[in-house]
Parts: sequence; structure tokens; C-alpha cells
Amino acid sequence: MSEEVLYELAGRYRESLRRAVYLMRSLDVDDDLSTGQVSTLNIVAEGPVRVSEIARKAGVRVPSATEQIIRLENAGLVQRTQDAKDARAVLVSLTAKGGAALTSANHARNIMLGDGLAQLTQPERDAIAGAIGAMNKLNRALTGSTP
Amino acid sequence: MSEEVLYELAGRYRESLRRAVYLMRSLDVDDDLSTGQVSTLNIVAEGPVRVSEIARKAGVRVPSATEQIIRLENAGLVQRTQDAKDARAVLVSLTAKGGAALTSANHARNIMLGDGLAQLTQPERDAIAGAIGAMNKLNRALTGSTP
DNA sequence: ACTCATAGTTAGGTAGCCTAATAGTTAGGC
DNA sequence: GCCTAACTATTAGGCTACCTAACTATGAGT
Repeated sequence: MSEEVLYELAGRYRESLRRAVYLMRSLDVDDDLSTGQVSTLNIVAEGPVRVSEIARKAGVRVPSATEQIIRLENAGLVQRTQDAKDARAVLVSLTAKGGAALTSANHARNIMLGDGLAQLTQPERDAIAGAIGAMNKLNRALTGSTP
Repeated sequence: MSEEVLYELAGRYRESLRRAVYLMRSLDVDDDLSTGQVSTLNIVAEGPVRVSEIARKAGVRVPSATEQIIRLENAGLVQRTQDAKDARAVLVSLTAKGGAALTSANHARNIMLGDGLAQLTQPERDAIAGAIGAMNKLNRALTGSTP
């Protein structure tokens, strides 16, 4: 694969992602949860997680994760408990209210995005569906190198 | 197209995009330009543009665009001039220094992203390349609705 | 000419990210 | 067993980027 072709593809993909950032923001619905908060909740929803693990998965530093968690805790959406096996660690888990809020938030956003997808042709949707796996692999390849 | 399928695709795509957005940020190179600033410069590079046009293309409000532009102007990367045809309007254009900085910034980021793309298989790269058009159309479809 | 719309800036506030410094806890070498 | 080094999380302080509301200046319509 020639470097020029990779470079050219990188440029086009980067530009498309730039606009997608905007799209993500436009998916912010009137539910008092920012995109970042929904992401954090989605991570926490996988089970009780350490703060450092949340930070790693979200791609931010630990203090930033702490801050988000405190905000979510104040909103009653998550709770913090000490890890019984390691007194240094804090386990973050969803509250019932948090679970409900997350379900609703994901639903609202997926519906909005689904509306956009419905405006595409079937081949276009197929193209996006087919690219997701490769995008995820690319994300892993690059985020591994710059944690 | 069934709604469930759209919904499911929306969820997977949204999660992939979320990670890709982090990836974009991780591409920040040591060149004193944030991703947002590079985006703004890329918009300005298309020719002298009004502040409101920059805001529209970047998906932010006008005051936010003004702020970015002032920052870039202080760095000597863009310049503001009065529109000869409309004394209310301000035209923003790249300076020579800004053009050079943008070229360098885009180059560094495309090289980094190109490195990641090189780690994919050819079909995976094809999948991404094939999805870009659809992603852009989707971006337009959704961003049009929430300016 | 008067009014209303448009373009941009300024002011004030918030979220979210960062680094550096701190407190407490665990693990490993000796 | 203990002491040091490493790890986990929080706090403190600072920055960017975004927002809304209010303001100034200019243009356009009747």
C-alpha cells in the first residue's frame, strides 16, 4: 500500500471525523446528560469499575474521570464504594436511577441517529455498517500507541 | 428498513464514533495547535470567510468562532479584514504563517493516522474508504436539523 | 426616514480536560 | 517484619472551548 494513498485516505477520513464530532454534539438531547456523561455511564454500566479503568476506557486522565464521577454521583446516577480487596480502589457502579437515565439517553440518541440513517440508501448504510469493525480496529491500533 | 435494525446500527456506529473522537484528540501533535484550531484553520483555508460562516461550518455559535479567531489572530495565523461590500462583515483569511502551520499540522496528523491505517488489511481500508461518503451524507442529514 | 434584521464583539458563566501535589494502601526486597 | 517504591484516588489550580444575553454598528425594506 503506497504511502500517498494512505495519506490521502487519512486526510479524507480525518475530515469526515471532524464533522462527526459536530454530529455527536448535535445528538445531545434535552436530558441533562452530555455526550461525555453518557459515555461514562456506558462504561460504568458494564459492571462495577475502578476510577482508573473508567479513565483508561474513556481516554482521559484519572482526575478527569474522578470529576465526571463526582458529577454523576451528585446527580444520583452512580455510586462509589470501596473495593473490599484493595482499600486504595474505588468501585463505581450505576444506581437504579442511573440505569434508567442511561437507557433513556441511549434510546434518545440512537433514535436520532437512526432517523439520519433512515435517510441514507441501503448501500450507504451497508457501507457504514461494514466500516465499523475496521474503525474500531483502527481506534485500537492508534489509541494503544498514545494512551 | 426495519427500525430495530436502524436502531442497532445507530448504537454501534455511535460507540465507534465516540472512540474515534478520542482518537482525533490523541492525534494532537506537538505543534501548539489543538484539534479545534486545526479545524478552524482548515475552514479558513478555503478562502476568506465570514465569522458567521466559520461558526456555521464548525457547528458552533458565532461568539465561539470569534473567540477562536481572536486566538488564532494573536498567534499570527489568520487576519481579519472588513468586507468591502458589507461593513458589518469581517472576512477572515490565512496568513502565510497560518498556511504553513496548517500544512504542517495536517501533515503530521495525516502521517499519524496513515500509520494506523497501514496496520489494517486492505479490505478494512476499503471499508473505511467506502463509508466516508455515507458518513458525510449522514453528517449533513443530521447537522442540518440542529444548527 | 424609521424600523427591523443581520454581523460581530463583549461579558459572564459552565463543562471538561490537564498537570502537580497529596493521602492512603499495597507489594517487594532484604 | 519493615521500609521503600509503586499504585489509587482525590484535591487544587489553570486552561480551552463552548454557551447565552446584551450591546454596537450597519444594511435593507417599506
